[in-house]
Amino acid sequence: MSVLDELAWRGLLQDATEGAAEHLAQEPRGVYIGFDPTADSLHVGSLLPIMLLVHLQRAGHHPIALVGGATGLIGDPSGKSAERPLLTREGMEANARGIRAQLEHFLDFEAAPNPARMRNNLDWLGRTNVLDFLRDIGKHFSVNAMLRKESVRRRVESDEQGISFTEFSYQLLQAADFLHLFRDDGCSVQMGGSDQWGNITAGVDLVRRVTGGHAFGAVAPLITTSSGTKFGKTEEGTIWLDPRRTSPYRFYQFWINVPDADVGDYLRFFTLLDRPEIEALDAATEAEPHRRAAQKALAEDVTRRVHGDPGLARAQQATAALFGGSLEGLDAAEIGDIFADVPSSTVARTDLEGEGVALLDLLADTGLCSSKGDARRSVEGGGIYLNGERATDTAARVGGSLFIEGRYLVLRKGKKSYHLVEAAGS
RNA sequence: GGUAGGGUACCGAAGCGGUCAAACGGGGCAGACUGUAAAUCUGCUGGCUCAAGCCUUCGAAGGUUCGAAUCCUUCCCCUACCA
Repeated sequence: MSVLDELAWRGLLQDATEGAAEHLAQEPRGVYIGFDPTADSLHVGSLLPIMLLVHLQRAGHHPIALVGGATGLIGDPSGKSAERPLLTREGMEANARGIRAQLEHFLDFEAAPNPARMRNNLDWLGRTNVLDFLRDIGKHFSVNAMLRKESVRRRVESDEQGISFTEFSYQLLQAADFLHLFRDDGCSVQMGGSDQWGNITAGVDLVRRVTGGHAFGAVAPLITTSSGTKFGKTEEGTIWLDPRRTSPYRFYQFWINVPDADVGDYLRFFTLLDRPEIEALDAATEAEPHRRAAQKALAEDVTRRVHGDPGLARAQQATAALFGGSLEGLDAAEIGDIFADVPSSTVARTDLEGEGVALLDLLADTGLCSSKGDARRSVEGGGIYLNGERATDTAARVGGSLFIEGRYLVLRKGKKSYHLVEAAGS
């Protein structure tokens, strides 16, 4: 089975240029995908292109992760909301290092015949001057053709949203990248999300015009959620791969909470489980949905790859304690351990003496509720739990005696929001 | 630069001198039902004390008025058409 067939059954292949399958089937090829270094961490949305590279490397091809240092310095103009703050060169380089570290969880940069490589387009685009660029690259583009590109045409014809020159010329930069990698890195295939299709084919065309060589492109569909929300965002924000931004526990929970309707797709997208395994999990979801076997397999697989076995173990431990049953029987040390990844805050022990602090203040201070009014409403609505017991009294006060072994208090709002309060000070 | 229409809470969108903390929809949160899913139903959704009170909000700053999101002035910003 060729690698494109593999991608196809997983639903990772939306479109490919003519001959791409044969090209990849013949011999190992260099294949690249671009990543934006706009933050020092990738997020789960980047997982899809990463998985494309993973599959390609497994199939013996040479994966190249291209960091868009140059394009990142300019700022991706698409999307009309707010100009992106310009990155400094140092910031961009730091981001690139962070991204590299994360890619190492997925790609093997040491593999003997076909190590993964990383490139930064600032290395060549940053040295190009305008006149050379216009002569060497711009000359090969027909504005007529550029205007016909779907993404451009929609904007040109739109009354609400025009298109700036910068954005219009973006496809030239990306095409120039492809040309450079084609010549200097022996890279003949570019992949990406389907929104990149126009840019990729622009690169394919450029390579042919300049070198007479033949390059190829293939794109994955955009990830959708059954509820129509943006994949990878939760109320708490983006799900990042960096444990300092998104704890392994939260990361694990993100996957556990995937709706039944999506879990089959995600298993195909984000894990390397083979077809029979996934189909078995599909069947399990169908037959006994309450077991959540597919969600667990998904969460386990992805969390392990991103955070390693220790991270997965911590996440599962915390999950078992929180959702598996009560906190009874756990001692303070275990609780502290389990909740290492859960949001927490400290309260001075002296404040807990006597009457203690008002529950509503505590809820507002910890951020579990956005204000005292919100806290009050939550308690009145029965959505607040202290150490697993529903709080019913809005006037309740929290004293030291409620703390497990005098150290920890577990606050919970609703079913899934936990907050650990630690008593501090002597 | 001209003309017209706009800027209202997280978003969309009513309101157009008092009864407006501001209709309605979406989103969000909680409850019920469940399976840490979806759908559905119910409640809540500016802040502070919460009861009946107070404070801050309707682009910004001033003004008129007993009283303004609503009227006036100036300014800023959007959108369309024209130049």
